[in-house]
Amino acid sequence: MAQESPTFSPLYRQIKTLILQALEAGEWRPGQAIPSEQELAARFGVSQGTVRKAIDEIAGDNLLVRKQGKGTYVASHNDPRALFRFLRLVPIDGDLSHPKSVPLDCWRAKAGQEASRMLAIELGAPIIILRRLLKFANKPVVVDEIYLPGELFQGLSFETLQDWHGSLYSLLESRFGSRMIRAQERIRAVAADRSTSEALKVAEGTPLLSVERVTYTYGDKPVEWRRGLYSTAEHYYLNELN
Amino acid sequence: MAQESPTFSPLYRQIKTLILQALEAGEWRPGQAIPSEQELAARFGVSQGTVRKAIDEIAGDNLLVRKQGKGTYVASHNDPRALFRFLRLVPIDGDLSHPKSVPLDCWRAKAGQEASRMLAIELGAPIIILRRLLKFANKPVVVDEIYLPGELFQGLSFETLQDWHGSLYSLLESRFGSRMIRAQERIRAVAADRSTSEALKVAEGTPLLSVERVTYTYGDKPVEWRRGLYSTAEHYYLNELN
DNA sequence: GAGTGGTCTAGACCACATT
DNA sequence: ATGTGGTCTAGACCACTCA
Repeated sequence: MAQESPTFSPLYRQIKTLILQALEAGEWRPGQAIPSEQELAARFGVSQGTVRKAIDEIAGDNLLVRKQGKGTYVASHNDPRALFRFLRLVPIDGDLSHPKSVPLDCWRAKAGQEASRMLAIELGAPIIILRRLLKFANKPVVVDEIYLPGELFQGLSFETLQDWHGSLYSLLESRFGSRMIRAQERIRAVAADRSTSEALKVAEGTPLLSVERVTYTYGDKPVEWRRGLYSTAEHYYLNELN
Repeated sequence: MAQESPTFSPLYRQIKTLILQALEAGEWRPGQAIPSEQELAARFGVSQGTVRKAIDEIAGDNLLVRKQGKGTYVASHNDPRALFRFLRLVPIDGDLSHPKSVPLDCWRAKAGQEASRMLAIELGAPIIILRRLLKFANKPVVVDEIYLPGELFQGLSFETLQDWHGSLYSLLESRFGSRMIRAQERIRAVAADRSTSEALKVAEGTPLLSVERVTYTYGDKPVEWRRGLYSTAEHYYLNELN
């Protein structure tokens, strides 16, 4: 059963890979339940405990959500608990109100040096650029400039964005089948330029957080690159270190 | 065995608590191996699998480190793999050299409003304040101002800091028995003041990251509060989002 | 070879949600 | 009552480390 020493991979990891492949292939849709552990055990010809351990790891990566007594579900950005899952910005006074996204612009362009590198696409490939404002308690706090590979999101338009009630990622998941799994942020401090200062209603030159994010789908494929400028007058970026 | 509905706690969690208590009581020192799973199972009167699950969770919190074939060890900040475990700053060019800590100042004071709140100690209680520089490739990148409760770190002096070769946390662990377990950082953007700009060799007013960290030991007890000012000219703060 | 953590199994039973 | 995930056990065997 098990392989010889150099490339040993336990059974439950092989099962994990099989389940991930099924997820990636879209065999089960976001928000839906996957088969029970017993069924999967039968399908893969292993014991329930082995399937369990595979699912445990996948759930640990937030790709599946276990619900005792009900089943195991494919994680979705439509889930209210996953809303703004990647946003780490918090009001200084513990006001827990959800932010509101206000689209500003949306246009098409060709990928330049930076965009092509970040999104791992050809130089000059079509991309979509969109700008938006994030408001907390109706006050502007973040300006985002978001770059998406044009190929994946053909029908995306300014109107689509305005009509959508929910997060951007839930839109990209529901309408375009792209599921954002993990992201990496690079944070620096910069001075507000003219247009940013106007959008955020701060003085020109005010120090802002520059948060560059690359977001990945299955197979560590980058599908979004964005830069956000955060006003930290009344908010901070909260990070837990373990 | 198991309790009735409202306060149900599985056996392995109770075992987890017992192991955590032993850790907190210092029954096993950092860097040393804890008893084998079999021994612990015998000691607590449960099966090895139950102990295993308890240890799994504790290891997931980075309090224990498993080493196949050898044993399970108490995590230590002396471990080279844990060095600068909480530091998220990375050079823009992938230079992986370790930073070097240069102590600047160290004095005693009484806790003010902010320090007493952050460290959960009495207003006016003795604290130790220390300032230091973090250098990457011999260039100053971070100025830290660090607040410690005086009661816990009696003998700490500027000389101690200078003589110590290792991280601050390994010093606090080895000499004072305080083990830093987790931390929380609040990040904002600020303008460099006069003295900071001189220390970091940047222009006055340059945008910097202000990183405020509270660090906790066992029982979520805060034992360190610090503010770091990060120059992000050639470095960025890297954060993985899952 | 002995000891440790790591994997895998099979079965019993518990907690939870739904019918 | 049924089905789901969650816990617990006991035993067998594998992979790794070290003497």
